[in-house]
Amino acid sequence: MRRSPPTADKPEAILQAALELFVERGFHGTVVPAIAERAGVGAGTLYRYFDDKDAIVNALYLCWKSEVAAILREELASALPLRDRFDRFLGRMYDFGVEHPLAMRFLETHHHQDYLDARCLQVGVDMQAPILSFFVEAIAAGLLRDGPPALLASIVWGGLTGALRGVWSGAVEPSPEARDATITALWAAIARPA
Amino acid sequence: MRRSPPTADKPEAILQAALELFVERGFHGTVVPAIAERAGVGAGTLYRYFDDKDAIVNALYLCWKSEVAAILREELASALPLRDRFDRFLGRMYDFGVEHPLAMRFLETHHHQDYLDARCLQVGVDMQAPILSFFVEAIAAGLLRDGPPALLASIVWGGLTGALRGVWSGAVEPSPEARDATITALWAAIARPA
Amino acid sequence: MRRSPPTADKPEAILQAALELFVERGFHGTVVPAIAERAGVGAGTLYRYFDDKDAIVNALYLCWKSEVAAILREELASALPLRDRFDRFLGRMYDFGVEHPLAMRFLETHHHQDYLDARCLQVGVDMQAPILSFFVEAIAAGLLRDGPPALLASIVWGGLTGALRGVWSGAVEPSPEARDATITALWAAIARPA
Amino acid sequence: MRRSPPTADKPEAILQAALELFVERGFHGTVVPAIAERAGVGAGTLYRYFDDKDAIVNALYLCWKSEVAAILREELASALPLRDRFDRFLGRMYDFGVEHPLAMRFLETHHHQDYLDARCLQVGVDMQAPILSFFVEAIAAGLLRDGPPALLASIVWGGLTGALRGVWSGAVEPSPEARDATITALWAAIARPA
DNA sequence: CATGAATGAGTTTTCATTCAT
DNA sequence: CATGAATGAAAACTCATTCAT
Repeated sequence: MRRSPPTADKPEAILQAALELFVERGFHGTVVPAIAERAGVGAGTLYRYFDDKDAIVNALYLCWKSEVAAILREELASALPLRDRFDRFLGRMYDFGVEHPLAMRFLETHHHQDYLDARCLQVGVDMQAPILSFFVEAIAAGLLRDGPPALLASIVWGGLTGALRGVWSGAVEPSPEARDATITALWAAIARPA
Repeated sequence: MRRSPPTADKPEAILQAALELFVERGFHGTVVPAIAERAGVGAGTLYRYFDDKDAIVNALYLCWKSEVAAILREELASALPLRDRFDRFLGRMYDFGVEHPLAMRFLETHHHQDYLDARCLQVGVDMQAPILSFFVEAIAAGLLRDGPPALLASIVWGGLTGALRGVWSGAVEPSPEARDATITALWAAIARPA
Repeated sequence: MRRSPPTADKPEAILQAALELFVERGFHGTVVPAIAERAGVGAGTLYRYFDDKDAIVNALYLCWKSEVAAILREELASALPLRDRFDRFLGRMYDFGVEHPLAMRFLETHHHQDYLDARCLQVGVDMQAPILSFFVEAIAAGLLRDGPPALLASIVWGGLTGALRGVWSGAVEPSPEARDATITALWAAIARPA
Repeated sequence: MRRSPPTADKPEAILQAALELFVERGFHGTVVPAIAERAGVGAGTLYRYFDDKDAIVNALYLCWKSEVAAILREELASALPLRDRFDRFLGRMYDFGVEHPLAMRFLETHHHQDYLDARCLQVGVDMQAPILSFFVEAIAAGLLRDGPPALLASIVWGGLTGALRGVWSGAVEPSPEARDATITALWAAIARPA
């Protein structure tokens, strides 16, 4: 029987392995021993750190969704001018997506699933408010086109994840130019024409 | 043993039930008897029309992806002026997404999965070329902002699906105004500023 | 829906198809629709003539086992001299095996199976007595080697089916010479040396 | 969940249980959980050692057929005089049949079945050559009756399995006398009369 | 504390049998 | 009468989870 070394922080290794596999094959398509193997631990070891398979996906979701929520809170609800908040928020989300492609793809594909517990779902719900607020405020300020704030928000968020999917698939090079182009394009999408 | 009446076209009922469940719970999260039950047929009946569970998901994917590919071919590669092609294409995709929310969500979430056969994957690959062509042509015509065509394409497609997600979630009302606003916004996102 | 013609005597066609398939793939390895298809009838039609799958195998067993029992009765328990009875019995069994290879292979491989009913089993049991009687009588007459009659009977029966297996497999040509050679060999096997 | 003790060598226990059941009820008549139960293991455990049900029957066939092939090679193709080779070969096969009745009955009833893979079938085919060679050689030496070698071989092999069936059924006592009588009878069956 | 062989509940798939046509 | 599509009980097989080592 092996002693611990190969992977020092086992729960971390398990979460990372699970993240990769959940993105590759989905939650139900991932078998627990595969997570263990990729994490370099025994199958039984998973159950020392997590109650069950659901606990792993919930831990992942909570962890990364909170990360995104933090960016949202810090940038979209800051005290800066609206346009700056938009740019900074999109920029940070873009960076996050480039740096943590697995995490972001995981979050994108694991919404509203029945294995997510109430707490996870709440984090997702809580994120809606600041986004809407931003758009309502920007519309009130006359900065944006006419249209329901939820639609503008959806287009921006969709456009951002679209751009990132381009990067993840290798079709788009994640250069600073691409970053700027993405932000510019998405602002143009919603900004009231001069 | 009951006889046929309850559902006239069984393969159709099976595909529809599977579509709903695959969107709700994913492929691996959907158990075969659940498909049968929702289709109003016996579990064994599925296997009279489809070789196995994989065959169902492949049939669905092929059917709906071809539908989208047709729209693409008809609108994005037509002989109209570029801007009209863009508007018509986005309009029809928007309508398709509003009319067939399950189909589109299914296509969005079932890319690149290992249960899709080569034929399905090929249809997906074949769709890339006309999209890219359109953007390359439009850039050459000086209509669009600078930036890699793949990025612009990704932003537009992402923005469209984002808008539709807003509709599907109930956050956005699918009015003609929302349709126009989406198209306008996405053109603005990529158009070279005057 | 077809009218009857293709196969006039349906129960007969069903039994023949079942015989072939049971020999090829065994009872449990044969699926009922395959019997129906080979018999050229609908699957439901089987159940007009036979209660269930078991009834088919029992009908076959009873029919052919009785045939063999008749040969036994007629030849082995006749009034002829012992040696003639042996020759005639083996000769007729050999002929039967050459003429009805499927039937005989079926009987060989479907002994003692739990799907055979008591009546079938009884026919098999009833066949033992005359065989044993013959050998007991022949031993008493000093015609045979020393040895338990059951052993001599087993060797003869085994040798006969062995010879027939040679014929069935194509390794042995079923000529009159082969027939005589088989009988001669099997008599030599058990006959007291001069 | 119980732990290991009850059965030490699980694959061995599984093969033994499968052997018994395949002889009793045939391959298709044996359900997997029955094998597991008789082996004293869980149903899932079977699949840790064998890919599927087919793999079990193939493993059994290969194992025991090789055993018989070895006897054949060692005795029938040895350097001893022909008559001694015959006696020794039949003797060893008789002993094998008495010691391993299940194995031999299994081999007898599982020829040419479609669940046997090419490797198994090959072992069976490879056994024919040395048998035929022996008979061809013995005929050339003038030791045997006239007749096709394949017929003589079939009669001997059939007679042997017949004798063993007598033993297995309990009708014949497996004494040394029975062994000698079997060998003597089968030699007499094929030997050219003085 | 870590393991992975063992398990049985749960999944996919098959098939004997029925019954509306 | 004959049919074969439909069925659900039962088969083969998988996998989340446990626990002796």
